[in-house]
Amino acid sequence: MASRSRDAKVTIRDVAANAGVGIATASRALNDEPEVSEATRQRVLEAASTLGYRRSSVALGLKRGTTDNMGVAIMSRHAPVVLNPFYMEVIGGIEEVLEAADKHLVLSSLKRREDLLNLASEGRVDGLLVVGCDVSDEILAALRERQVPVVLIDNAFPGLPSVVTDHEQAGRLAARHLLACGRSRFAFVSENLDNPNFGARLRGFRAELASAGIELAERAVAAGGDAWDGGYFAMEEVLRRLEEPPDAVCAANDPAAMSAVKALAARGLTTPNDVAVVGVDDIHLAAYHEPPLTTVRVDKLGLGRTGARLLLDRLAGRQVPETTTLSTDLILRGTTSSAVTAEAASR
Amino acid sequence: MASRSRDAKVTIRDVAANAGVGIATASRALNDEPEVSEATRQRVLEAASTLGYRRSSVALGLKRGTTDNMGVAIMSRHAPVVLNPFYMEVIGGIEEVLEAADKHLVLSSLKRREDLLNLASEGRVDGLLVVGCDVSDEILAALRERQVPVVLIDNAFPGLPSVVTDHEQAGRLAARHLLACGRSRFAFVSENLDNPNFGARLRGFRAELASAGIELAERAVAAGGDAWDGGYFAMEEVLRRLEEPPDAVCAANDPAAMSAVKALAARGLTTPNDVAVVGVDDIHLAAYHEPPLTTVRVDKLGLGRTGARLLLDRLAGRQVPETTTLSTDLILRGTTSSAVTAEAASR
DNA sequence: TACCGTTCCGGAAACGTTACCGGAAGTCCA
DNA sequence: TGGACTTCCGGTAACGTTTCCGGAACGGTA
Repeated sequence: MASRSRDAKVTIRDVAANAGVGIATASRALNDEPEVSEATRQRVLEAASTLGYRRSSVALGLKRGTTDNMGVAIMSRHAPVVLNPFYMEVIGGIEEVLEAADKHLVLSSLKRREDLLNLASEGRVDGLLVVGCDVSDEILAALRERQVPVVLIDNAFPGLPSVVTDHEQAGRLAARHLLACGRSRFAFVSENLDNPNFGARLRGFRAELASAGIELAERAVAAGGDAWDGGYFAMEEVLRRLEEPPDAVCAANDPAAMSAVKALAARGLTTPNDVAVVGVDDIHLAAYHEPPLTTVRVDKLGLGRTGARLLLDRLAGRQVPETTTLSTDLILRGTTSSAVTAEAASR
Repeated sequence: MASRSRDAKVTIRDVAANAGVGIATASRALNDEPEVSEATRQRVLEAASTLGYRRSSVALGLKRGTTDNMGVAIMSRHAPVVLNPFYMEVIGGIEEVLEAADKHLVLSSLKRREDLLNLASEGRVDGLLVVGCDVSDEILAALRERQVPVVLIDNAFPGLPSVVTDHEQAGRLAARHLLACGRSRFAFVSENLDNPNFGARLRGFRAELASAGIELAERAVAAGGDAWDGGYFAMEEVLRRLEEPPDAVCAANDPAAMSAVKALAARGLTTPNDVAVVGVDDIHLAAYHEPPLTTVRVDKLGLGRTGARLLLDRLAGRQVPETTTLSTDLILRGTTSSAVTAEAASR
C-alpha cells in the first residue's frame, strides 16, 4: 500500500512484470476496462500501488494526440498583466471551468508573437483562450488559418468564436442612471481611448445622452494615460477645459473612476454631492472604495467561464456560436447617491 | 515559403519525404546540428516551411523525458487566489524568469490535494513552484519523498528549498519607524493571525517595541477575518478594547492597513495626525491610497524571480541553498507623516 | 466427441521525435 | 594504389502509452 520511493521512473512494464501479466492487460486494468478478470485487476492495481506507478501524461498525450491542457494568453500592451484586476477575475472564471473538466491551464503573457502560434501548433495545448484586445489582427488571422481551436474573450475577430461584453450597453446604463439622478453636465474620462472596448463604452454613453437630447461635447471627453492614475489626469484635463465643472462623470473603467474621484476632491469637489461618478467593470475593490463606487458591472467571471466552456465545447466537436454577448448591470453605490451606505456595497 | 494550411498533421517524415532525405537527416537539419551539408539543410528547411511543419512538443517531451513547463501552485485557503494582489505580483516575477528561459507556466490553484502530486509525478511539469502557506505539511512531505523538484515560495519546510521574506524584519522596521515618529501607544491589526507569516510580522513588531522598553499588550492585537475588510473589523475591535485609542498602528498587510485607516476615520480619527498607520507588503495600490500608505515593502517580484531561478538551477543539476531570505524595506509615505506628499509615492 | 461462443490475455504496431551506429562516398597522404 | 580519415547520410531502437488482433482456455450444446 505504501508507495515506495523509487529513484528510477516506474513504467507500465514494471507494474505488468510485477503483477505477472502483459502490459496490455496492465493497461486495461489501470484504465478500468471490462475485459479483465477481477483477480488480475486487483493484482495489477496492487502492483501499481506498491511500485508507486503514475501514468505518464506525456506518453498518453502522444498516443491520444491531445494534452488536456489549455493555453490562456493574456495580451496587455501596457501594464504588466498581473496588475490588471480585471483580467485576474477573468482567469478565475476560466480556471474554475477548466479545473472542473480536469484540464490544465498554461498561462502565457506572450510578449513574442511567435510564441502564441507555437503554443498551439506544437501541440503543447489543445486549445487557446485569447483574452483582451491587445493582440494584433495578424496573429488572429494566423490562428484562424491554422485552424487552431481558439476562443476570444473580450475581443472579436471575424471567423473566430468570441465572448464579449456589451460595452455600449454599459455606457448606456451609466448615462441613463446619471440622467435619472437629475444631472445635466456630463463628462467621460478614460485611461486610453484607443482601446476599442473603452471606445464602445463611450459610444453607448454618448448615444444614450443623445437620445435624451443632450450632446456630449468633445471637450468633456479625455484620456489620461495607461496607469492606475490615468483617470486622475483625464479628470484634471476635463476640469481645465470646461468653464463650469461637470456634475456627472462616467469613467471608462473603475480604476479611472476612482482616480477621477481623487482629482475632483483635489479641486474641492465632493462625490456624490457636487459630482456623481460612475465607473464600469465593478472590480473587487469598487465596493471598498470611499465612497463605494457606483459602477456598471461587467461579468468578468462569466467571461472566463463561458469562454472556457465554449472552448471545451469546440474541442468536443460541438458547434459554437461566433459571438456570445454578456450583458451588464448597474450596481448602485455611493458615488452617485449619498443615500446608499457602505452596507449595500457587496454583491 | 508561404505555409500551406494542411488539414492533416504534418510530421517530420513528411518533410523528410518532401526533401528527399531520411528522417534522421531531417531531424538534424531542423535542429541545426553540424553533420549535415548546407545544401540538404536548405532543402529540408524549405520543405518544412512549405509544409508548415511544427515539431511536436509532446513527442519531444516523451523522448527527452522533459516538458519544459513548470507548475505554479498557489494555495489560498480563503479568498479566490486571483483576488490576492500579493500573489499576482509573485506570479509576475515567476513568469518573467520562466519566459526568458523558454519555459511554460502551468497554473493550478489546486483545491484537490491529489492534483498537486499528480501534476509532477505524471510528468506534466518538470518542476513545481509552491506559493504561499496554505498547503498542508502532508503534501509537502509527499513532494519531498517523491523527489519532485520543487521550490517553496513564501513558505518553508525542512528538506525543501524555499525562498522567503524576512517577516520579522518587516515587523521590526515598522516598529522602528513608528517609534522614530515619536508615537507611544501601539496596536497591531491583521486579517488572520494563524497565518505564520503574519505571526512572524507581529513577532518582529513586538520584539522591536520590547527592545525599546515598550510592551505590546495582548488587547492591542486583533484579527478581523479573511477578507478585504478584515482589517476594518480588527481595528474596530482594538478601539473597542482600549480605553484610549492607539496613536500608532501596524497592520499585518496592506489591505488590512487600508481598512484600518477607514475604521479609524469612521471613529473620527485622522491619519496620520491622530494615528500613524503602516502596512506591510507594498502592493501596487498602496501608493494610490489616500493618504498614500507607508508600508514595509516585501519584494514580491523578487520572490517570484528567485523562486523560478532556483527551480531552474535545481533542474539543471546545480545545488541550491535550502532557504534564501529576502529582506524588506520601509517605504515612507503619507500615513505616517503628513510631510510626505503623493508625489513621493511610486517606486 | 466435435464444435462454437465467451472470457481473458499477450504480442506488436503506432503516436513523433532523437540518437546511436554503421556505411557510402570523397579526400588526403604515404 | 591502398589505406585511413573525414563528411554526410539512413535505418532503427527507444521514450511510455493504448489498441488492434489473434489466440488460449473453458464451458456448454448438439
